[in-house]
Amino acid sequence: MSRNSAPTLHDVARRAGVSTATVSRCLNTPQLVAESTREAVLRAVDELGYTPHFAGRALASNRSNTIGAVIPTMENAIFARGLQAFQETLADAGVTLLVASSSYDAVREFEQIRALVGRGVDGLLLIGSARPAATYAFLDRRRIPYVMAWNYRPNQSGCHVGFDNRQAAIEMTRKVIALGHRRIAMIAGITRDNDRAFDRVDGVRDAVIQAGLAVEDLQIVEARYSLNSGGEACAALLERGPRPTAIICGNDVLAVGAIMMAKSLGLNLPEALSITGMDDIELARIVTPSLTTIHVPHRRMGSTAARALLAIRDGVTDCPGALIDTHLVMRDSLAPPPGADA
Amino acid sequence: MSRNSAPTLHDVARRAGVSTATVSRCLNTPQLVAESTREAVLRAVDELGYTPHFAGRALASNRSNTIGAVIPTMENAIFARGLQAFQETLADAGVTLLVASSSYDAVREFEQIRALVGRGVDGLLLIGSARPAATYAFLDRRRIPYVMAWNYRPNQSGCHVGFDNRQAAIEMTRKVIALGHRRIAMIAGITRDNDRAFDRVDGVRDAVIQAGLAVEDLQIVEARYSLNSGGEACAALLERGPRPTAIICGNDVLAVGAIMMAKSLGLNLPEALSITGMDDIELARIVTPSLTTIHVPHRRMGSTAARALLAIRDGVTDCPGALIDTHLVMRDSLAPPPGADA
DNA sequence: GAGATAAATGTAAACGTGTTCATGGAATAA
DNA sequence: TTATTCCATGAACACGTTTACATTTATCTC
Repeated sequence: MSRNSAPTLHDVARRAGVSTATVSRCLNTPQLVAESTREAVLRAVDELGYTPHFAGRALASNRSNTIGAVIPTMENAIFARGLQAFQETLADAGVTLLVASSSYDAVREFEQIRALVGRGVDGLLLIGSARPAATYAFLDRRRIPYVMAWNYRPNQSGCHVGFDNRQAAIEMTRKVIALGHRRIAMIAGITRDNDRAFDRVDGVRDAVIQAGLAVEDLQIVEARYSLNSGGEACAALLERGPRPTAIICGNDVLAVGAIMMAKSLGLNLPEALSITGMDDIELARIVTPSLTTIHVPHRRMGSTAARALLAIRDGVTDCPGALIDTHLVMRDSLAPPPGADA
Repeated sequence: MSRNSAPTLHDVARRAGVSTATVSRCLNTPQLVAESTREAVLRAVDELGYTPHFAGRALASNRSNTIGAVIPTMENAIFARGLQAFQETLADAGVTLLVASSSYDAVREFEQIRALVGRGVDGLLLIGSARPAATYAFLDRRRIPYVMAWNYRPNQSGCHVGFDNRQAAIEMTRKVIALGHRRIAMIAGITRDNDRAFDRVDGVRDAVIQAGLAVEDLQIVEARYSLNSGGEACAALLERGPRPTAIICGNDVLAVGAIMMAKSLGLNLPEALSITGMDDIELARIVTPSLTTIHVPHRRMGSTAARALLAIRDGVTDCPGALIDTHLVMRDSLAPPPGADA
């Protein structure tokens, strides 16, 4: 081994007085090697501070023990917790996670997928299912196993681990209506290339129709997932025509932004205005009034997705997808409208 | 190219009627190849949907265009924003980021570093500088460039991009004392293997001494960085002997946990009790009362660290480290103590 | 004790790319 | 035209590992 570069399998082999094949076996299939030899090899490994060279290994074995994930963003907390559990479950199986972000952009997502595939990932975690056919074509051509998470629609094809966003939105909307609200508005995420956001809008709309309310009165504003956008959207809704008594938000970040804006405009929450969220991230408990939202077991979703992906990688052919169930968490930000006979 | 595996350089070469060397040059040093040839090759690349094989490339070039980062945790927001900026700056230079987490454990950190080095990273981002000598020895032996971020101490060796945690804590403590507080407590992070947490404690202690207060009266509790731990620590402090009028917290997460606990115990904030944080993450603006804290320009720190690392990788020998400056942000959670003559 | 079986180890050929060196051809200068 | 320079290209090896196959050594069976 030259003084300034990493020791190789060859160096270890020479030091232990065996062949490179034996060293390799010591590290990968130790049961195939004699105890005495194994000891000598491991000692040499230790003394040299040898670390296997990933590229060499990946090239020879055609396995990278790596799984990739392309998520819309790292900055919002929405994906952080689920991804952490995903990573932990993979780590237990000796698999490394590579994360890339797409900024909610389908073209960028495709680029990131290509980059990860080029790095030899054994499988991919993708968020939702709204993406161009070309992306799916690429994945199929390369025979890359992938799992789509964070959304689960009835009767869909492919392997999905997620919750029913539409149904969750319906549940929340019914609750709002049941409390007596009639002038309802929604601050939704950008629905383009985002099936979760789309399904949530769809659910709210459906619930309104089913309740016999006029769907034309349902005001919907789309906003980027950030506190500021949520606040701006809220201000815009409050300025317009008949002021809503409840605002259903596409997620907790938008809802918290809306709450802060409403407070700064002097509104008394929740008496003057009810606001609801979705996802139940940490923020929901912290904001005042605390946020009524839909709880999503993000950690369970993440680890379930990881197990599904590992199973497919190991040859399971029928998709072990899963529908994760959610529930409404009643907190302080949702109350009957002003003047309700409740 | 066999039907079910990725196209290789060889496949592209055959299709374009050139050698693999020419294809390689087309992709890496296009100026060395004739225009007409280049066109033909790029067309073939496109038609085959060719993506370079990372492992092959890394093996041959001994360059991975990858930089690794080992951070204590992904779950708390403390590192998310800075890391995002770090990643964006790297991406602009065509470099991929690999992230691993150590769970605030020095042994795990070493393992993760080894794994990343095995993957051929061209450089490393590490948090702080408190780690065993063996870790540094390994890095030096392998000649891996690394930058230590999130902390900057005067007169230290090595390449650092960060802020002066001790000085920031001093500034906050002075402010608290100036408002009239005398019975002060601190909820600190776990200081073992964590120089940022240590320096913050150090700063608070120093400021107390410099102000001529009795340092024995300064109660300090260590807690893991989570809302719950912060809350529990707060409850413990409030039960003990002379109740503090101000609690200085080691970071915003602890502070928010403390605020929620204090509120749930029926205390009127900030009149009955002042609480301060550090880092200025999003939570600080959202909690009620809004949190007085030290603002840290995380994005700037991240991108500066990225540029430093790229510079070292490209041969700059003197470390382009940087001291990032911070400032105190006065919000509602800090006020004079009860009965102050202010 | 001879032959058969099993266990342990070595040999050598991949894997996909970058890169050095050699080669051929075109353009330039005399 | 001939000699010279320069540019574009191809052939072949190296990178570090895994693994199929060959070989040696130990163990068992009758």
